[in-house]
Order: sequence, then C-alpha cells, then structure tokens
Amino acid sequence: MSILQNAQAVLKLYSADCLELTVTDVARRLDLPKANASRLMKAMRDTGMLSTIGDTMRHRPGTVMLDLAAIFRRSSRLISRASEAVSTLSTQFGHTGYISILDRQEVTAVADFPGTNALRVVSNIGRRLSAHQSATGRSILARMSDDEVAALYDGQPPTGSLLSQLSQIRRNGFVASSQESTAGVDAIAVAVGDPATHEIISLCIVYPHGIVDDDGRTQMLNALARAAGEIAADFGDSAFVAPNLE
Amino acid sequence: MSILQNAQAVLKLYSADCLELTVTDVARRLDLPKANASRLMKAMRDTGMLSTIGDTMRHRPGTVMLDLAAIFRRSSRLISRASEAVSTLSTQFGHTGYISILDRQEVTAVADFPGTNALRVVSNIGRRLSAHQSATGRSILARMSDDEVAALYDGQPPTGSLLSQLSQIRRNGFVASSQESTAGVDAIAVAVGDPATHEIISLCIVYPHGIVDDDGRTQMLNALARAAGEIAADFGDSAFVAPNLE
DNA sequence: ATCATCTGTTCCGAAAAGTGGAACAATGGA
DNA sequence: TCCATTGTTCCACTTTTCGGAACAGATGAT
Repeated sequence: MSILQNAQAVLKLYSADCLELTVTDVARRLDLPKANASRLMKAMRDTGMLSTIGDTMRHRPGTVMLDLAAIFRRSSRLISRASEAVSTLSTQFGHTGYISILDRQEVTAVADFPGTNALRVVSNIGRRLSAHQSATGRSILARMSDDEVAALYDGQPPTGSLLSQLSQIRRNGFVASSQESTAGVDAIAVAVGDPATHEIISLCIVYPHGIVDDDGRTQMLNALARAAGEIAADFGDSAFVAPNLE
Repeated sequence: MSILQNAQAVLKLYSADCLELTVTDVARRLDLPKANASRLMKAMRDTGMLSTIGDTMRHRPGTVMLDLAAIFRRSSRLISRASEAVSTLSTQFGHTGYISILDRQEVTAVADFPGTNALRVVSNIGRRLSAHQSATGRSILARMSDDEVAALYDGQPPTGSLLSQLSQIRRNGFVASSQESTAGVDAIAVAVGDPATHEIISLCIVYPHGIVDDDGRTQMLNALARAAGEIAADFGDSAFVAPNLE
C-alpha cells in the first residue's frame, strides 16, 4: 500500500460531517496501526496537506488544497463559462445554483452560487451525491451511452429503471427532481459538454419545495435551457439536446 | 525524498499562471527523471489528486481537492462567520472581498466574494501574496509579536521598515494599501482572531484605484471595522484593536 | 494524590515501496 | 518520410514504509 494511497484515504475521510480528525480517529477508521497513522499525518503536515487546528491535536485539510480548488475551476474554460451563467441565474431567481462534475459513480460540486432569497437551499459544496440518485448526476449520465453507463457500474445498473430514465432525459434535455437527495429540496439540471476535452458538466438550480409553482419552474427551466444552449453553441457541443419543455 | 513530498511539489507547481502540467513539464521543473515523474503522476491520478484533461496528456488537480477546500472553510467557525460578514460587505459596496490566512510567509485566500460593480477587481483566489507586501498580510502579521514575526523570517525581517509598519497597524487597527500587489487596485484589511484556536484571519476589501474617494473609503473602513468588531466580540478576541479612523 | 486510560511518538528488523538509467511504443511536425 | 518529442515499461539497487511493542505526556475518575 503506497503512502500516497493512505494519504488520499485520510483526505477522503473528511466530509461535510467530519471536519477534523485526530491520529487515533484515522487509525481507527482506516484500520491502521497507530504508529502508521502518526507518521503518515506527520508527513502530511510537513507537506501542507494537513494542518493542525490551533495547537490542538486535531487536523484539518491544509492550505495547499485551497489554491488547488480554484486552479481546478480555472483550468476549464467550460467551467469558467458555466460559472458566469449559473451565477447570473442564481442572482436572477434568488435560488442556489451549482456546477457539478461526475467523479466515478458520484457527482461533486465544482462551484456553488448561494441564493439570495430568505428561504433558500444552503449551499452544500463538498457533499457528494450518487450519480444515479440526483438530478444533476442523471443529467450527466444521460450524456453517456448506455454501454458507458453500464461500464461505470461494472455492467450492473444500480437500479433497473436507470437506463429508461436516462433515455427519457435524452429526449427531454433536462432533469427535474423533487425532494430526492434532500428533503424539501427540488432541483432542475441540464448538462453541457466540451467536445474538445470531453468534459461534461451539469448546471443545476435547487430551490425549496413548494414555493415554486409549475409556471415558475418552467420559467427557470427556460432560462437554464437558454444559458446551457448558448454554452453548448459556443463550445460546439453537438450532443447537446435543447430542453424540450412540453 | 518521500513520494509524498514529490506529490506535494507537483501540486505546488500549479498556480494562477500554470493551470495544467504534463509529465515532461513536471520532470523538467522538478528535475526528476521522466520515469519518476510518469509513475508519480500515475499514482496521483489513481488516488484522484490529479486528473487528466479530457483524453489529453495534460493534468490538472483532481476532484479530491474540490471537496477539501470546502471542508477547510467549514472546519473553522471563524472563517464561516467572517464569510457571511464579508459577503454582506461585498454586496453592500459592490467591491470584491476576501478572507485570507497566513501560510508561512505568504497569505492565501480562503474565500472570495466577487464584487457586483461593472468595474471591479477580478477575484484572484489561488494567487499567493507575500505576507509583508500586501495589506491583508500585514494585517495578520500585526497580530503577532515582533519576535514571532522575526522568527517567521528567520530573525531577518524582509524589509527594515516592516516592524515599524506593523507597530502603526497595531495602533490603527487596520491596513490600507494602494496599488501594492496589483496595479490599479487598492485594498483595506482588518484582522480578527479566535483565541480558542489561535487562528488569525484577515477580512479584506479590494477596489479599483481612483473610483473611491476618501469619504467612500472611510465609509467602507467603518463598515469593515464594525463587522470585524462584532466577530471579535463574538469570539472573545481580546487582542482585537478597534480600527481607529482619525 | 494515585491509578487507569487515553493520547501521540519513537524504536526495530522485515518487507515493500520508490529510484534512475535505458530501451520501448506512440504521437506530431517538418 | 524521417526526426523529435511524448509517455510508459523494464531492470537491479536503494530507500522508505510497515507493524508490533515499548515509551512519554495528558486527561479523568476514584
């Protein structure tokens, strides 16, 4: 087992629910000898991957990570471009917006744009969702072929209906979900891709369930569709399906 | 040389000016054998620390980093609290705001809040500044003792006037700079700390030089001072110096 | 205060990595 | 086409890492 894998395993332990870790936490959760965890975390401290909180024994991610997230965002023209678009939509409607990418079988937010409404979905970046169990995830999966999706799940789709859901998304060009990942939260999502890099990202707006009527949702879908359509045109994304709002 | 140090060295190569790297880039810039760089980056890909862009050979930081930056921000109550404050100020004045921390001899932005004015300073998170050559950096240094500052610079202050500058900042309670780090950009900064964790962060507003008159600057300083003062009070930061706007 | 228990760190030989040189495909220009 | 450059794989050799146990400091209960 390479030390790099262990280092990554430590970093992966951090989540929205686990903001700090001690040596024994790591040893327990990773089932490592204490000695190992101690040396590993010392090495990670030395490189700046971890840092201690104040002068306690608790560790949090180091400052190296801060810059890297920003660099990731900037390294992609597609993400930069979509950020502007979602930022505008977020301001326009007052709801929280996200840009997400697929990472193996999960989606993770690349950028978030907190809404301005009094009642808004609190931006929860850093929380990973199952690709097939979220609007934003399915919007991306729908851009892949059935074979690619099957390969992602080792030939065994996680739910029987996934492929037929994706098929419908490919016709509609958008995904809407209601209280799927989070109680009380609805979401609409549209995916765009950059043929030059094969990146696929999802533009997503989340809003409290019940405060948006059908008409309001259609308005947002239209705006989201238009924004995504412009990006698709800019990047020459021929696979983009203009959302079809019946 | 541990592989972890090499991994970190690779990550450090990324910067605002260098958004993607190839194997040979890394081999050259780190003076490593190609074989080494190749294996190292493969290992980093496997762990998600790096990812390739599309199906090219170019690498960018991996998705692991995205979540970690968010976790870092959330792991600190001080940062969370200050984020709200700066976000509000940024909206109120239309100028870009930052929250920064000290990392050895540099300051790095933890969170950024892009302004809304037509003419605004483009948020440049990921760019590290010398602590002593930026308003935000000096605001933090001023919270340390002269001895601590000297220790940071190995007993040799980088410029003769730094300690006297800091002494004045301690009296004023704020820092203002004009076109120091970036041409055409002025900045005001105030630091607050959390005695419980010994964290010190800087709240900073940046704005285009020349479009803000003395009166406007005083207004912003007042607002920034009030916001920082509230945070200091909340956290029991007894070392906080209420900005003294003559 | 004393003891038990928890923390994190250090020591060691054994085992598994990482190392660097060179030879090898694959790609892209001139 | 040939040439230059890219990234990868192979090898024996070196260095690091591993895991158990013993150690020291902190915390808390009796």
